[in-house]
Amino acid sequence: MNTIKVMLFDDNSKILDSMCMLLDTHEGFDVCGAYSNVLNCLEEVKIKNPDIVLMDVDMPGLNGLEGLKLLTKKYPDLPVLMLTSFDDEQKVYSALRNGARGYLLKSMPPDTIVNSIKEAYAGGVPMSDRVANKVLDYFRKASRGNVDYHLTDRELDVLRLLVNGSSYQQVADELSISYETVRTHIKHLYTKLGVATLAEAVVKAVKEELID
Amino acid sequence: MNTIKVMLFDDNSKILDSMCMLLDTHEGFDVCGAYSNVLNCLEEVKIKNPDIVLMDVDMPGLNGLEGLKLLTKKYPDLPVLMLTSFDDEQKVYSALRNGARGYLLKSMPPDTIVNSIKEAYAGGVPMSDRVANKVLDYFRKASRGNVDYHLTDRELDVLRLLVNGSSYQQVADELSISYETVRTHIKHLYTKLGVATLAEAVVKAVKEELID
DNA sequence: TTTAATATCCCCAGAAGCGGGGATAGCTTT
DNA sequence: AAAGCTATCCCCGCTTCTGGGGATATTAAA
Repeated sequence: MNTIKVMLFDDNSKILDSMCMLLDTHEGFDVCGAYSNVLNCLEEVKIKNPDIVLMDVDMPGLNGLEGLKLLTKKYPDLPVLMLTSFDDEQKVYSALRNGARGYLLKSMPPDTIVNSIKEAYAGGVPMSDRVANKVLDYFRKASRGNVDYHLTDRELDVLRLLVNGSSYQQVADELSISYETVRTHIKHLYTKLGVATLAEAVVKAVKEELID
Repeated sequence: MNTIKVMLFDDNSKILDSMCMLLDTHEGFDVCGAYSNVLNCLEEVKIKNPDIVLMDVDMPGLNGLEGLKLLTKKYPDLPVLMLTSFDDEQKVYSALRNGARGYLLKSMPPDTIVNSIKEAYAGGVPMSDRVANKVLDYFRKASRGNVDYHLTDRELDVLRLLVNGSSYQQVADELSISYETVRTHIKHLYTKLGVATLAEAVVKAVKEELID
């Protein structure tokens, strides 16, 4: 099995040391860098080329969230696990939205931490059950309920442009058809969607993901 | 440790048998029911009161997805794990949207299956890395990027009604203010949101979750 | 072959939305 | 006291949207 090159960021030197120790005493890990701030994280990652990064969420100055943003922007495929002292939901969600692969609680037993790192390295998403469920809720809300209104391709073309803010005339120009044809398509859209105004139609299109 | 009462649904009697056997030979599990169809699943759950349900996705007649819908509607807190033969993304997402707690591949090693059931029982969300990442993507997309446009309470009231399809006059009536006041609020909304039409404003409101 | 679905185009008249003004009054912050 | 924000209301004139008609051509299905 390959060794996993881990890079650490944590302003608390105790945590940093104990984490180093933990990983050093386990087979298959190589701590390729341990830093108390993220000021030069981009350079350090470039030079050391870690397989995975562990980053404390709360650090003075340029904090972990900022570091995360820098890293994910430059290295979108690099798995970054966030470290938090307690189960701070808001920061965790914020981290996940910004591309964190998962997160670890500092209070987790050493075994769990080691396994989570391996899991993340293997492509997994380590996180607590509660947060996993919350994320799943988002997924459910965001992707549910697709009724088929039997919209034609052309009607969808028109709808798409309307959602992007085009007026009837602009739609006509962009599709190279006449204003009246656009009107006809829109009349059909209104009937099929069961609405009576442009605003209702575009709201329905966005909410029910009829487009894109 | 408590025993976990498991109920099984699978039209394939081989799978059903081997699953029963697997759980019987492990400490802490009690198979309280094993059925080849979901026709009476509601009654069976009511009587046997399982801690967790394992359900095959593909069953003839009333299939697993239908069974899942029935169960989650009546027992929203009952964890249901779906069983699939292969990693059928569409069905898996559909199952998750309909309230499945997670899912198991029939090809998983016995240990993994056993652990996943325990994980689900403990409140976890067992699923494959790939799907977990996809779900996480949804979460990221659905909850990202909230800019503050400094909309006032009244402007938000107006925006909310517009998104629900109200005309200017209807907004005026519903808020008991004059048509012209509504117009003023909308002018301010347009300026603040940087849009020029109602359609753009409501799309922005929905996409960026400015309301509700 | 008739029917249905789709895409295209046209007219009229009324309803609704939009831009750019101006104005008053209450309340908070400086 | 002055400045700023918020909520309220008004006018003029123009543009755009909407409802309800009708119409033709192509293609696919019954």
